[in-house]
Amino acid sequence: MARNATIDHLVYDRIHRAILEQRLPPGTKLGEESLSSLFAVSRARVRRILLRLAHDKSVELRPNRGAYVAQPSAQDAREVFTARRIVEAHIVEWVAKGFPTAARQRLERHLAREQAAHARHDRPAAVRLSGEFHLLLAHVAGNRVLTWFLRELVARTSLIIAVYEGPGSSCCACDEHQALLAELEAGRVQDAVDLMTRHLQGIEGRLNLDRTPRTPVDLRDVFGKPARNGLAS
Amino acid sequence: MARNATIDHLVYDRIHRAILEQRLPPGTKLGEESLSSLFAVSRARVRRILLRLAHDKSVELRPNRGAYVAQPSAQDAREVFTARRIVEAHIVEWVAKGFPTAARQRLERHLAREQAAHARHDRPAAVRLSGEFHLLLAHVAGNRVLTWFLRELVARTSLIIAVYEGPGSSCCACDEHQALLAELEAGRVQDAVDLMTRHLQGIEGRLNLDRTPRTPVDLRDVFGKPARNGLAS
DNA sequence: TACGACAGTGTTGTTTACAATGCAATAGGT
DNA sequence: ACCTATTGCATTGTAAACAACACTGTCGTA
Repeated sequence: MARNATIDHLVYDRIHRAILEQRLPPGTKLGEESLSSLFAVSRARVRRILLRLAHDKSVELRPNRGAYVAQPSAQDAREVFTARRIVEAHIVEWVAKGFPTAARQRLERHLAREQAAHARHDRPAAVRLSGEFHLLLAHVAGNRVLTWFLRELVARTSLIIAVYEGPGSSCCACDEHQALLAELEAGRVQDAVDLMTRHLQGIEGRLNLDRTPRTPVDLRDVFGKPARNGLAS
Repeated sequence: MARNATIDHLVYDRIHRAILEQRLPPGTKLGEESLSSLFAVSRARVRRILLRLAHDKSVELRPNRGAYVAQPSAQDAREVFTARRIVEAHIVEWVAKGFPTAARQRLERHLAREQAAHARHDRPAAVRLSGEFHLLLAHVAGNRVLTWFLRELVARTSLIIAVYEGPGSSCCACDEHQALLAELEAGRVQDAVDLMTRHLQGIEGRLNLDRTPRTPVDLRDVFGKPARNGLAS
């Protein structure tokens, strides 16, 4: 069977999720050997997965240097948010018209989980679920092409926030999701679209797109440390 | 040197271009050994390139079966065109406002090449340049994220047209590009946007999104002979 | 002390050989 | 004659060894 692709997907998903949850700071080195032993898979497999992560711009691949968690530039940030505003405005519009009960329930359930994560101060889960709310919205809208694109944009947004987040953080987003859902359920199309646009503008506006804080965090700090071989000690 | 990535790019670009020019019909098998000897590169390299092509959905990777040029479904087609309308409407809007001379000249030069290809009945070049016109527009608009996304959409559009093209073909697109450029130069923002929207709707409308024709083709017919010394041509 | 060359070490990149899987042709049975 | 099971071949997938490269620390010299 295609158990190979499944393994790939498992490891890929693990790293991807770590990025979504901002547990992997931008700039973190993703050594092949480290990941290989960490996930107990071959180095070739790690290589392939890193290639995939590099393609959707979650990691940067420097030749002969290794793979690093991507550090989006300020321009990247602006462009990603612009793209999101365009795509998600239409998504909200589609969902607002024709809003089946099943979709409504899925969104409500998701929102509940999101709020629960907030309530228990589970920052990683909260951040991830916040992004997945937007993805679920896209999924409900029914356009897989745009959903796939948005999936990349959401991941990059996580990295962008990790790099440029201001003091006010992004904890307030949860209420805005609830407000958006309310507008959708009320069937106010234009209001919902505007709210989404402002929501994204708000997140972008809260960033500090000026400084370039380097965060050279080592992989050992996140997953564990492989210790050095015998030296003078 | 980073000659490795360069070689990758060369071969990738060759295949990508063949898809853009519709010289690789959807469903064509891309055997690893075939490509390996055809381009005189290692099988591992071919594998990596196929992975990349698979990621942007130009080829489909069936486990233990090999790589095939993607055959977009009718739904894929509709979604791709929807996405293009959304993205390109905004791109045109941006270009319409603030339209520097350099950008105007680039587009005019490109249009000339496009018309020249049409005049000499060079179908492959005409089809490719037609797609690249849209990409150049996106490039001029200045959003790299959306440009990259559109790049994928354009490639998929080529495949879609190859599968579902009606009897009327897409030869008329060239005039519409000229008309669009005229609107842009006149600074009529809304007219330009509407024209782009209709342009894309026109292309989509000319498709037959019902049938599913199979057209397997041999690789040697597309790229040439099995080549000893590589990419020289 | 400061600078530059050099070797050591670890990591990445590539090639090779090998195993597993799918496909096709063939043989045998009903 | 048709259908099914088996065997052989071709292709894909995986693992391991090998080569190339970059980084680190040390030594030598001005």
